[in-house]
This record gives sequence, structure tokens and C-alpha cells, in this order.
Amino acid sequence: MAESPSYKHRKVITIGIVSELTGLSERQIRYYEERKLVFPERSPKGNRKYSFADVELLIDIANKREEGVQTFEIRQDMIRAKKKQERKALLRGEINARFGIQKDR
Amino acid sequence: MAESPSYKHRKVITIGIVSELTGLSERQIRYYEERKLVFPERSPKGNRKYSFADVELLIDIANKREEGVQTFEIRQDMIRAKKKQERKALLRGEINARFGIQKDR
DNA sequence: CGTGTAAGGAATTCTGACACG
DNA sequence: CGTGTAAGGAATTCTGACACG
Repeated sequence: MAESPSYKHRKVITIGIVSELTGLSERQIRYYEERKLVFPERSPKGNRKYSFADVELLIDIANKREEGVQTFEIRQDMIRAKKKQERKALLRGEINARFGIQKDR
Repeated sequence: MAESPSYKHRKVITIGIVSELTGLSERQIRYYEERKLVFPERSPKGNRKYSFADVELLIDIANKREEGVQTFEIRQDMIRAKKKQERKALLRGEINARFGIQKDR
């Protein structure tokens, strides 16, 4: 089953701590957002909030960047990966429609 | 097996967000620290950092407080619970010493 | 393109204290 | 005892921009 949207995906970490956790500068982190690689939430007054999943993603991005991969390519790969999993989810959905688990019985 | 010291116990949440998450005022959160109920870490310049486990603990504390339980009693209960689990850990340790898993073989 | 930096302002957090009860 | 609040300062974060390359 999918993991609960709990600890790993709750957006609660401020940019300063993300910076410590990833070794990236705040400038870099904000720039990757500008390039649509990460999507922090915002506090009422506009402060960015990240999840552990975001932190891990940023570490992956940092590694790719070290290899010289451009943000544009990283973004393409992310989009492709996402579509791929969407197709899988769709497939699962179709299967569930025929053989899926019955709720309430 | 015990959960990894990962997401749930990493101290990465600032007090403002903990306040939002728990519904407690920052004053209350700091006071419970003064009464030795929570133990946040500190960033280099002194800002408090909490874990999701701390957030859950604070919610428990808030519930107890609503029932009129004083911080002193809450603390006593926590100490008792901790000792209880230490005894269990000790017991496990003794058993492992005789029948435990061997490392390196 | 990706990142550093100085700029100015707004929001956050910290501590110690007075208040009430 | 538990919590609110005003106080003053220090650290954080934000945006838009110039710089270099």
C-alpha cells in the first residue's frame, strides 16, 4: 500500500534547515523552485515550507547538477517519470475496477 | 524492529510551525520545555528545532492539560513510562546476550 | 545558465520580566 | 502554576536586481 501522507510529505521545514540538510545554498534552493523542480508550500506570510521528500529530491538534484546535468533536463526527467507512474496508476485503476478490493463487506 | 531515527525523530521543525501544528502558543511550548516535558535541539544561533515525535508529544500534553493535569504530574508519568521501557530494554538485552542474533558470521 | 551578493523590509525567534491568579 | 504580553535585539526569510560567465 502507499505510504501515509504523514511525516515524509508534510511540508514543515523552513529553507534555512533545508539548506543545512542538503548542503545547498538558499539561493540554489529558491532557484530550483523557479525552474519548477521543487514545490514548497507557503506559510501565511509567505515563508517556504518543505517536506522530507523535498529534501531528498533536492539531494538528488544536487547530485545531478554535480554531474553537469542542467535543470531543464532534470525537469524533463521528472516529468517523464511522473507520467510513467501515472500510466501505472491508471492501469491499476482499471484492474481494480474489474477485480479490485471491495470496501464495506 | 524499532523504527529508523529518520523522519519521525529528526529535529527540523521551528517553533512557529509547531505552534500551528499543535494549536499551542509559542509561550506554552517554551514553558513545557522549561518544565522538562520536551527537549528541542537548537540551531547554531539558538533557534529551537522539534521533531514530529515532539509535535505528537505536545499534542498529548495539551490534552492532559485540558483535563487539568499539571505539568509536574505529566512529567512524573513520562519518567515512569520511560523507566518501564528501560526495564523492558534491559530484559531484551539480557535475553539477547544468551540467545541473541550473532553479528559478523 | 546557475549562483553569489548587497539591499531594504517584513516576519520570526529569543530571553528576561511583569502581570494575574 | 500556567500563560499572556510588551520590550529590544538578533537572526531569518523574502523579493528584485546586478554581476559574472
